[in-house]
Amino acid sequence: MKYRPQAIESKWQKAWDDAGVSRCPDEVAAPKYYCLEMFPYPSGRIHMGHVRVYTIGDLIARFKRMRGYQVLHPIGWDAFGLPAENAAHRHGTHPAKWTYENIDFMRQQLKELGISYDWDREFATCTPEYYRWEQLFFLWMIRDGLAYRKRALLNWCDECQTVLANEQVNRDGTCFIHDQTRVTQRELDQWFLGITKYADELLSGHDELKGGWPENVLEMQRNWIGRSEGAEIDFPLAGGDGMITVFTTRPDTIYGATFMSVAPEHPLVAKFAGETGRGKEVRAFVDRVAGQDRIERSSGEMEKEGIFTGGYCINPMTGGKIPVFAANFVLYEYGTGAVMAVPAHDQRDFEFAKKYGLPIVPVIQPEAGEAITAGTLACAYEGPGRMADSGPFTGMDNEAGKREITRHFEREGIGRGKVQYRLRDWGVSRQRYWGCPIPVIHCAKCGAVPVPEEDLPVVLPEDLPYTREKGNPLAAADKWASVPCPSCGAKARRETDTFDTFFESSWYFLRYIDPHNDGEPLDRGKMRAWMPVDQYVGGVEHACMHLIYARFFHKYLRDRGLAPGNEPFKRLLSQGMVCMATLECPKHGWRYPEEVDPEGNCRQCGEKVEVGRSMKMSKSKRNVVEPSALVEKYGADTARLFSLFAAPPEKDLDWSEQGVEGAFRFLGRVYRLIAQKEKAIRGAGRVEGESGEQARRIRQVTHRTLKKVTGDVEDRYHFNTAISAVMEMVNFLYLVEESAWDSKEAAPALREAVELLLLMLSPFAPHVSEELWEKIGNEGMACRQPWPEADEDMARAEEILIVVQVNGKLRSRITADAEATEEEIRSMALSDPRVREFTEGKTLKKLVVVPKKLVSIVVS
RNA sequence: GCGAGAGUGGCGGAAUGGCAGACGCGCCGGACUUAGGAUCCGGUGGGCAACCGUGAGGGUUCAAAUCCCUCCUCUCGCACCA
Repeated sequence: MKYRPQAIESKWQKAWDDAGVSRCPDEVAAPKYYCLEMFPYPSGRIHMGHVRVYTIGDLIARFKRMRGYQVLHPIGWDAFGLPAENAAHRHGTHPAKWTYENIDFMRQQLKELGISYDWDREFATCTPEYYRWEQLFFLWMIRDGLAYRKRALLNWCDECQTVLANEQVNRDGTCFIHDQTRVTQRELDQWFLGITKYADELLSGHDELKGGWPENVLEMQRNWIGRSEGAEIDFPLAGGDGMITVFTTRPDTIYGATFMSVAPEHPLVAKFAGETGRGKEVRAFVDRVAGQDRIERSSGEMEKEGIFTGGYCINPMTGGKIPVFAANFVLYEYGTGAVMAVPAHDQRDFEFAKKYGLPIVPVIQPEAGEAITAGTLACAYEGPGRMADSGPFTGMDNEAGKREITRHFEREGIGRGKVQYRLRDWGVSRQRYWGCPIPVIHCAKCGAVPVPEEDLPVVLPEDLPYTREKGNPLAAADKWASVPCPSCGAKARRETDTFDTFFESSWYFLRYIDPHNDGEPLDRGKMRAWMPVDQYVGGVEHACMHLIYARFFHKYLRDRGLAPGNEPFKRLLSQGMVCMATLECPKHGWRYPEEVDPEGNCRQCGEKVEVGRSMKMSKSKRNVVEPSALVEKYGADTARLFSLFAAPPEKDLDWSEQGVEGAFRFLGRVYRLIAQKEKAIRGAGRVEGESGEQARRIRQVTHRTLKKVTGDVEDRYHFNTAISAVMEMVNFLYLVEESAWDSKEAAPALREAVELLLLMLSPFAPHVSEELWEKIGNEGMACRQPWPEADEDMARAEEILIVVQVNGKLRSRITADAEATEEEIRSMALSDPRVREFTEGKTLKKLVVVPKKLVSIVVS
C-alpha cells in the first residue's frame, strides 16, 4: 500500500499520450478555451520557475477540459537568443546544436511533469518554417511605413558587440549580461518599428483588459508608455535665424519662462559655444557630462548642473531675451531635447535658477492664501491657480489657459498642441548571429532594398564555422551575404543584422493556432475561432516589454486583417518568483546546502548557520533546486502540488524542502486511504434518495468541499486554499469509523466522497488521481470526466453556529436552525446565560443581527 | 522623487467589514512497533488569570487584518519626462 509515484507517473503519461487527451483538433466542437503559458527559452534544463508557471497553466487547462471546454494548451521554444552564442563560445559547440539539444532535454523534463500539452503544435522559433513569416511581416511593415531605418544613439556593449535595449542596461550602466562591462553610446543605422503609432491604443486598450489583468501590470504599462499632453513651442534665436523647439506640459506658464535648458548633446550647444567664444568652458562641461553615462545622468541623486552656452533666444510671448543653458538633466532623446525653464512653477528649474542666479517670475497665483512673489517663494508653486502677468491671459484659470495659449500658438504658427510619449519606437536590429535574419539587401545605388517576398525565407546559414570571439559571424559570411541587388542587379550585400528576439515572442501565440501552415502565416478562419488567448500565465518581469510588444504586434496584424479582436490576451496571471531562503553563516555570508553540515554548522568555520533572507532562485546565487531531482525523489505530482500549495500564484513562493515533504505526505495519505479501502469502495452501491445521519454528514462534507474547490479554482484562482479544502476532507475521511466503509448505509456516500475527491484532485495531482480512479474500478480516465457539480442542498447546513458579541467583544456562541428567523435568533442570543452575565442590569442600546453569522449587542 | 504592491504565530500562509491564525511545515505528547526519520491520533499565538494580540499611531463602525488619515519598513516598476 505504499505510494510509489515513479511507476504510476510514467504509466499514466504514456496512457494520456496514447489516448491523446491533450490533443486539440482545429475544429471547435465545444466552447473553446485557449490556455497559454509564456514559452521557455531553451537554456539547458528547466528550473523551479518553469515548474511553477507550467503547473499553474496545466491546472487551469485540465480544469477547463473537465469543465467541458475544448482546450488549446500549446508549448514551444523561444529559441533564438544570446545565451546560445555565449554557450557556443564557451563550449566550442554551435548555437543551433546547443539549442536543439536543450530543447530535446527540456521537452523530456516537461513531459515528466505530466503537463498536458498538445505536442503536435510544438515549434521552435529558430526554424525557417517559423521565422520566414516574421520576415514577411517585416516586409509588410516596411511597405506600411511602420518599419523604418534611422541613425540613432544606442546603448552599446563592447562585450556583446551589439546594441542593447534600454531595458537591457543595468541600473549602474553595465550590460545586463556582462555586468562588468560599461555600456557606452554609439550612433548606428538601425531598423525601428513604429510602436509609438499605437501608443494611444496601447493605453486605451487597457479598458478592455481591466478585470482580466492585474492592476499593477496595467499600471506599469501606463508608466512605460508615459503619455503626457502639452504643447510644442518655438523659441526664436536671438539675433539670428533658427529656433529652439521645446515640449512642455505647462504652456500656461510660458510668461514665466526665464531661461532655456537644453541637452548637452543638442547641436546648438556647440554652435553657441563656438560663436560666443565660450567654447573651451562649454566643451569641458559637455565632455564631463558625456562621461557620466545616460543611466547615471538620470539617476535622481545626481547633482543638477549646467553651463551658460553664450546664446540667447526670445520668449515668444514676452519678447524677452532669455539665456540658453546646457544642463545635465535634460535628455536628448526625450521630447525635443530642450526645455523651457519656469523656475517659479517647476521645482527643478527653481533649484537651477537659485544656483545660477536666474530670475524667478511667478505667473500662476493660487486661488486661496497670499499671492506669491519671487521674493517669498521657498520652493516652486506647481499647483493650480489663476494666471498672472500673462498679457491677455491674465486672470484666466490656468487649466483653461493651457488650452487658450495653445490655440494662440497655433493661430500664430509658433507652436502646437502635442501629445508626448515616453515610449520610444522599438529598435529591432541586433548585430548577432543567432537570430532571424532581417530580410533586406543593401545596394550602393538603391539603398536598403527589401528582399522580394518570393525569395523568402532568408535562411540563417547554420553551417557557418562558429569561431569568432566577438561580433557577428554573419557579417563575415561573405558567401552568404554577397547577392545581387533585387532592384538593379548590381553587386550588393545582405543585411547581416538579425531581429531582436522579442520579435519571435510577439506573435507565437497566433502561430500555435495554425502551426504547420506552410502556405501562409495564419489562417483567418482559425484565428477567429481561437483568439483571443483566454488565459495567459507568466512572470511579472514581462509586464512591460514582451506584453507591450505582443499587444502591438497583434494590433498591427489586426490592421492587416489577420488577427481578430483588439487584444490578444483576455486574462493575465502574473505569477511570483520562486525564492529560497539563504543560509547565512555569521562569518562567511550566505552558504549553500552542501557547505553546511547536517548539524547546521558552516563546514568552513563551524559556526552555527542561520536562515537568512529569501532570494530569487538563480544560478549566480547558487540557491537553485533541480526539478528533475525533485521529480525523481518525490514524483511530479508532489512537485506540482507543492508549487500550487505553498503560496497563492501571484505571490513569491518560498522554497522549502519540508513543504515538499508535506505535499508528498499528503498524496501518500490520499493513496493509502483509498488503496486500503479499495475493496469496500468497489463493492459499495451508489448514493440514492434519503439516507441516514452518517451518510448525510459524509455527503455534506463532500459537497461543501466540492463547492469550495470549484469556486477557488474557477473564480478566485486561490489554488492554495483549494488544496487545503481537499486536505480537510481527507482528514475527515480518515476519522470516519472503520465500520462505515462496509455498512450498507454509509458506504455509497463514502464511495461518492472518494470519487469526487479524485476528480477534484485530478487537475492538481493528475497521475495519482488517475491511478486511484482506476483502482476503485471506474471506467475511463479521471481527467476525461466532467467536473462534478456540487449539490447545493447537500452542502447546506441545517444548523448554524452564530457568534454573539456584547459591546464588540465575543461572549458566546449559539447554534440555531438554519431557517431560524431574525427574531428567534435575537431572543436566543439575549437569553443565553453567557450573554446575560454581561447584560444583566444594563440597558440595551442597540442590537444587530447578521443572518447566519452573528448577533452584536450593545449595552450600557 | 513618482507609481504599484506588501507587512498577520517559530515558518509558508487563511480570513470578500462579522469567531484572527483554516490548511501545511516545525515543535510537543500519545498509539502501533525489535526499531522509527514510516504510519495513525491528539496538542500547539501570548498571558496563571482578567485579558492582550494582524508594522506604529489616530479615525470611521454595533463590529476593522480588511475602510479612511499620518508615519515606519520591505519588494517591484519608473527614475530629473519638461
